This record gives sequence, structure tokens and C-alpha cells, in this order.
Amino acid sequence: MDMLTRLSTLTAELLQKTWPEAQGLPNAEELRGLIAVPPNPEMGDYAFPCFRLAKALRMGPPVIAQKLAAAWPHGETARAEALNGYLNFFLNRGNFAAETLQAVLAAGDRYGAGTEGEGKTICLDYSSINIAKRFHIGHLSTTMIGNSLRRIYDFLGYRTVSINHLGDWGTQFGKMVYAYKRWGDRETVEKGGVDEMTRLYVRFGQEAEKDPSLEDEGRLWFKKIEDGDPEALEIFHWFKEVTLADAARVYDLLGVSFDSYAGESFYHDKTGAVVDELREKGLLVQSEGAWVVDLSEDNMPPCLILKKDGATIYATRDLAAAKYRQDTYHFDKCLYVVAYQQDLHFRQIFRVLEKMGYPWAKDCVHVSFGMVSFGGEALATRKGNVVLLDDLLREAVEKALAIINEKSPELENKEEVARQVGIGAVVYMDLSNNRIKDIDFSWSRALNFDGETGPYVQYTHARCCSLLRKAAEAGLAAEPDYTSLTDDESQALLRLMGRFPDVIREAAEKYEPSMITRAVTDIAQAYNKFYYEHRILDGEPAEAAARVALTEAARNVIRVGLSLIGIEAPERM
RNA sequence: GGUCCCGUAGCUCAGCAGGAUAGAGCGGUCGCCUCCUAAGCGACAGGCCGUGGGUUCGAAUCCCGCCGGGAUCACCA
Repeated sequence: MDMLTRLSTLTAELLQKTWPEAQGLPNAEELRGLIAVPPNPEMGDYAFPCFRLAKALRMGPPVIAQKLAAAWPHGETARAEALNGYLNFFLNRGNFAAETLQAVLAAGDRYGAGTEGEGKTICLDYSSINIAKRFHIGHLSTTMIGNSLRRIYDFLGYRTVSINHLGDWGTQFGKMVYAYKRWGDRETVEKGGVDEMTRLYVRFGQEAEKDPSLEDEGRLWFKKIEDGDPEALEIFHWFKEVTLADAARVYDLLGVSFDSYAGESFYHDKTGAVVDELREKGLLVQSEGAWVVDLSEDNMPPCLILKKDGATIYATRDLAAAKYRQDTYHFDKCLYVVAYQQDLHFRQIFRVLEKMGYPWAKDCVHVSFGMVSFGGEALATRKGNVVLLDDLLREAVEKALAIINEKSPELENKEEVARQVGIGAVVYMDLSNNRIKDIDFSWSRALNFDGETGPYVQYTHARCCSLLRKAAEAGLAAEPDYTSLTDDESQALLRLMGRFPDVIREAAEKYEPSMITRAVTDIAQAYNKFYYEHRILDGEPAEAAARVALTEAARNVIRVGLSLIGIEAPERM
């Protein structure tokens, strides 16, 4: 049992015992939420504010705190003192250290893991790239947030289904096929890859401005794709393959993978059933020549289902996709990791599903995140205002390699470590703030390796590994005296590690990987402070063994935390 | 204009099921490698928590107004 739970349970018992008659006293669970960490360590390790109880007990908070402190019988766990209406707990530091370390070391790489998700399925829709477009920094958040959430839910025992809902349907592909046939050739596309496809698409836009009849050609060729015309399909599938191969390279670097690539084209033949169903259920009304679901009573604009020309639209495909996922995976939750621009869209979709009578509509969640700008302006491929992920990762890895060459020239696998550290810096940057925050991309921030950064945390991990190697070489084999770890630095570190399993759960509940990034950073900071205040390998063998055990625990927790946000943890750097 | 989101140190942000003196990092100044990784540690400087009300014993945190910024408002996704 973690310390917070224990203190709240014991306090609840004491309350019950001291005032058996009183009504409206908080139970153990409520108490757990009330207990806090005092602003100053001299005030104790944990504190219970007694102000809430004043009304129920008709007593001043300071009196309540004093009575509780006087009656507190659990000295082996903590000493209790009253101050300013707070009941302050001073942990029995030796016992706390022993319990926490044993728990962390016994769990190893599974520290904080759980089984609460067993039997439950979570679908995660993330990354969801567009065919014929390069991967740029605007795609990083959806990819890394989704990847991290998937790892977090896996860790808690859920079955996860990760879905790359490809943007592989729409008139633009007709235009592209036409452009390829008119101005492109096989060899150039094979050599130029996705960039060449983008060039063709841009050229189509330029030419169409001069000659609007090209728009009809684009529509015609998309119609051919829809109707299964072999030539159109062949080109379309080829473009898709080339794009996916390019993306696979990036996903591989980032350590991201998917269970399904069922995107928009996958659903194009499943929208008819949705339209029929909407019509049967009387939800479809005609408006301005199009067919929509009216949402005025929900204070939302109508949800467009069929365009004037009778064609489906993304909303239709998203409805089909949600239904398909429920029918196929029977999800307990379906998460859409998509930027907040699409907020209204998802509110509409989820509401339509509800109106269709699906109770699982409430299990669909839009996990939204802020947008990326560059130099204060929106990313625009056409205007060239983009930062390609390839370029960013390459720069980051190069910088990491330069630092390694300078600081650890004797390192064996420099390239490998540079890759881990460079990519770690980029991923950390993406997952360090609350996901709702906008990011104005800056090269200097992205390539900063000092302070609260991925490399800092990785460095701390490597430092722990280094100490553990030294300890093993020295044959430090004494039985650790955990109770010697009573100093402030050890205790601060232990407290953070003890809380870590809670952080994982809160991150899962709030769909907020940044909570883990922050926790792992705090732990790294706490370890570095500890490291500078104490010689670890010297002194009494039993005490040195305890400090080594603390080091091992810190290394474990940092490694777990990094893996949950999708960052590798090199052992040397 | 309607709806939604965001305003905390020069910059990037934590803290927001109300609690004791508002915290980090970057940047700035100054210290610390004869010692386990200096990608580190410490110190100093830097705040009317956008603003005005309200609720409360207590508000950065909850409610309302205002100001500033962003997103979005049907045939793109």
C-alpha cells in the first residue's frame, strides 16, 4: 500500500474512533484527496488540513488537529504534530525507505504496472497521416501522444488497438493521378518519392487556376478510383505504398507502430449503410440541397452527411469507422488523438452516434491537443513554412553525436546512442507540456539538451547505470541497511518514486502523457541532488549498499517512465 | 456575432476535485570537476497569478462580467 493510502486509511480510522457520533466526516478515500505535501519540509512529509471538519465537529481546526495529533497511535508509520489547523505527519523515514525500495526493486520494469485494464479494450486513433504528404512537425503530437497513451494503457493491462486512420480518400487523389499521367513519369516519382507527389499536386493546383476544366479531370479520375478502374487504382495504390514506406522509416525511428492502417478508403464502401440507418431512424433531413443531421437542439451546427452531389463526406466516414470499431473490437473506449481544430467535428459525430441510439457513443473521446506554429505562423507546406520531421530528427541526432564526440569520445556505440538521445530530445519536447498548449516551434528549444529535457533525464539514467556498474565491479555485496536513508535528499526521491504509480493512473485518466514526463523529470532532478550531496559507493558497506539500492530504484523508475512516453534509455552516454 | 479553448517570472511552462511563504527550466550574473558521467549541482536577480466583482475562515485554483490571444461556425479533412 502506498503511503498516501495508508495515512488516509489510518486517519479515517482515528476520526471514526475519536468522534463515533459525528456525521459527515470524510471517509478514507475522500481523505486521500485532502492530504497534501506541506510547502516546507520542516513542517512534515504530509499534512492533513482539518478545516473541513470544523463544521461537522463544531470545533476550531487547530483544536481538531491537536486532538488528532495527541491520539495518533501509529508511530511506526509516522509521527503526527498539530500546526495551524493542520495535522502534519513526519514519516518514520527508515521504514518508509525500506518499504518503498523493496516495492520498487521487487517490481523492476513493471513498477507501477497494473491489471485494472484486464478484459477492457481501448481503441486509439492517432498519427493518421495523409497519403502523398511528408511527415512534418505538425504530425508529431498526434503520433507521440497516441503512442504514449497506448503504452500507458498496455502497462495498466488494457488490450489496446492502435489505428492509423489514413487520409487516403478524396478528390485530391484523382487530381494527383491526373497530374501524374499528364506531367509525371514513373522514374521521377520513384526517385523523388513523396516530394515528387507533392510537386505534382501543387502543379495541378497552379495549372487548374489557368484552366478550371482540370478540376473536372480531377473529379473524373477520382471517380475512376472509386469505380475500381485498374489504371487509376494501380497509380493510387502505388502512391500509397511509397508514402507508407516513407512513413514506416520515421515510425521506426520513433518507435511507433500500429495494429491497423484502416483509413478513409477502407470505409468508403461502408458509408452507404450508415446513410441508410440515419434515414431509417429519421435523423436525416434535407437542407440547402444536402442531407444533414440537425443538431440545433444541442446548440451545434448541423452535421453534414451527404453533399449536394450525393457524395459522402468525412463525417460520414467517421461515423462508419466508429461503428466498425465498436462492431469489430467492442471497445470500452475509443480515443481520437486529433488537434483541437476538429473539436466541433467530433462533438457532432459523437452526438450523432448518441442520437442513433448507441450507448457506446459516450465512450468516444476526442483527445485534443494544441497546434504547432513556426515563427508565429501556421505551418503551410505550400509556402514552405514547414519543418520536416526528417530534418528535425537528423539535426537532433547530429547534435547528440557532436556532444558525444566531445564528452565521451571512447563510447562504443556512438551512432546508436546519438540516435536515442537526439530523438529523445524531440519526443520529450513534444510531450513535456499539457497537450492543449499550442507549440511555437523553435529550433533552439528543440535542440536544447540542458535542463528539463530528454537528454537530461537520459543522462541521469546513464549516471545511475554507471554507478551500478561500479558497484558491481567493487563487489559491493553487503546486505543493504535501507533504514539509513533518512536524509532529506533520499526521502524526497523516495517520495516521488512512491507516488509514481499514481501518476501513471492519473495520466491515463486524463489522457495526459506530460504528467509522466514531468514526474520522470522530477525524479531525475531529485536523484541528481541526492548524487551531489552523498558519496554513494564509499563508507559503511551496509549504508553504501542502501544508496546503491536507491540508485537502482531510481534507474528502474526513470526507465519505466521514459518507456511510457516512448523514449529510449541508453546505459551510457 | 455564436460556440469552445487559452492568459502565472524577459522566454517556455508546472501548480487549478480551494489550503500554510506561488514553483521549475531556459536566458542573465556568480560559484562548484586532485572525488562515483559538469548533458550535472548550488547561489543571486526576476511575480498585483490579464482585469473587476462575487462565493469562502481561506481563491492562481470555483462562479459572473470585462480585456487580450487562438480555434471553429455545412458541402476540404
